[in-house]
Amino acid sequence: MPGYVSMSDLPTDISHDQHAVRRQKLAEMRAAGSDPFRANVATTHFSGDALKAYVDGQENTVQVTVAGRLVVIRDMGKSQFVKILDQQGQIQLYVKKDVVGEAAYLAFKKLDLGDIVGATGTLFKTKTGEVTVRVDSYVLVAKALRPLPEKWHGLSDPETVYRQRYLDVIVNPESRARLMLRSKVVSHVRRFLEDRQFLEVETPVLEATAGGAAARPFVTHHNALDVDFFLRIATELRLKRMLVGGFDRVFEIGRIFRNEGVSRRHNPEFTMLEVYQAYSDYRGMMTLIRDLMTSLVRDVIKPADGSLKIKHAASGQDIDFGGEWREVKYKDLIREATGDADWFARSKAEKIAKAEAMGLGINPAWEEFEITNEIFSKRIEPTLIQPTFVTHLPKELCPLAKITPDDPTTIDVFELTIGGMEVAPAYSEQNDPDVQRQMFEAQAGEEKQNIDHDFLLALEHGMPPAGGMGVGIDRLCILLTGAESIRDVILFPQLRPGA
RNA sequence: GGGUCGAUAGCUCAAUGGUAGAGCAGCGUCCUUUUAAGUCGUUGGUUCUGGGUUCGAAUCCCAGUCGACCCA
Repeated sequence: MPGYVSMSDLPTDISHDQHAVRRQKLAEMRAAGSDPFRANVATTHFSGDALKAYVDGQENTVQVTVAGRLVVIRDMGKSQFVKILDQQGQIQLYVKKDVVGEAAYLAFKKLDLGDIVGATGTLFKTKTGEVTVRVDSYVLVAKALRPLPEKWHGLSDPETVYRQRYLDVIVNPESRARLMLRSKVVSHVRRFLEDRQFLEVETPVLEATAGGAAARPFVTHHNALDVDFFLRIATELRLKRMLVGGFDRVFEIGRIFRNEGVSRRHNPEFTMLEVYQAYSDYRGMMTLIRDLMTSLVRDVIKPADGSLKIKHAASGQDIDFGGEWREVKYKDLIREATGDADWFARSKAEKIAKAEAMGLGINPAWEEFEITNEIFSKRIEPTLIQPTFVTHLPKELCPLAKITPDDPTTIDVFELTIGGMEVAPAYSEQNDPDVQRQMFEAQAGEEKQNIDHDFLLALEHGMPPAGGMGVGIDRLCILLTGAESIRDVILFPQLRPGA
């Protein structure tokens, strides 16, 4: 019969195919009336809490029910030591034929690495001193049909690490710790700000005008309204509207989208904290960010030596958050880097010649401040390892800040640079609607339609003087965890679809 | 967008243009306090995809896919 394949023609030895072996075990369990996917377990402890519940010297008195994924199996014949992994980490289980009974023991022997089980038993300490659950009963609550990556080397293929992050965090403890730390960082930031009477608000991701930063936005389309919307590139202009509305201290930890390159430092979507505080200014923001950073290091990172220092792998230095935070003017850094006290008086041609002599590629179409800023971002910023407030930036770099009272060419801002990376820019926020309009118009050039007139209308209603700050949460996490790439602190970094 | 490098068993990695291997995992055996447990045996490959060169290609060439790094 054409196309007919008899059962005897099918390969009968599936022992090499782990997926097939596991599927067969599942089929047998279902046939026997015990479907793991219809079972559950009522846990009493996470692994770490169970370990703490052990009372020294009191063997098998404290009962716990724990659950997690089988990550280690040591089969010793009539007993097994296994380890399960849950949110808090690993805990060892000791399964003994005498204790659980013959049938349950035989079934336990059929479990595979990766299976998710619950177990009830009592705590004891093994002869090597590890607190362990002596299992009285257990239940399989999910069958892993696919094998885990190897236990010793873990998972190292970067593509699999990013695409199947769940495997990475199961087998690579450093990844797990790093990504969990991110959650703790965000949680700490929230508590820190709430303690200071800041209100967390949520503003739109879809906007008719993408403002508040210079970046290319993603475009999408609203069908019912039949209009294009942009995904926000900043939360700034929305949050300032709330200052107008009398929400005097607001913040948002929001996803920002910028339709630009993907690199070690850039993901198309990233998380930014923006904070606004009425009746403050950029100097107030200095105190705020410094307190925030030092408390993060002290309470979340908790350096082992009790200091406020973090290793910076790229430079080999320790970044000391407990020391003096340097404050330096942008123009002074430029004068120092170029060795030219009169840099800002030089012609454009002279600036280009010098920048090229410094090994920089200069686009002749650039404005003079862009040439200068290329020197800053390529030759100065990477050298600023210790926490440094760069102040008095040229006004062209940001149209949303107040002009410095005694220098019309600079603005009342700082850019906090740590580990050679820009971590947090902050301004004394521009609240003069007329100056704001002029700055917008100067920046927009011919593209007047990009001006957010609704924001200017809000300013005309009166915005209190305020300090504002943006903090790149991803970069903050890179810094705090010593990660090499933004992809290491984002659960699911953007990759090309496929494979 | 340009350059460099990479893709081999489930995972981590080997393999002068000449029969694709190892460790772990898997499968079978022994073992009731292990710590990468140990022990004896054993299965497993579209060498990323598609072309080309060659008597012969994991290996050389071309194109593509995906990824990493550097540059713009």
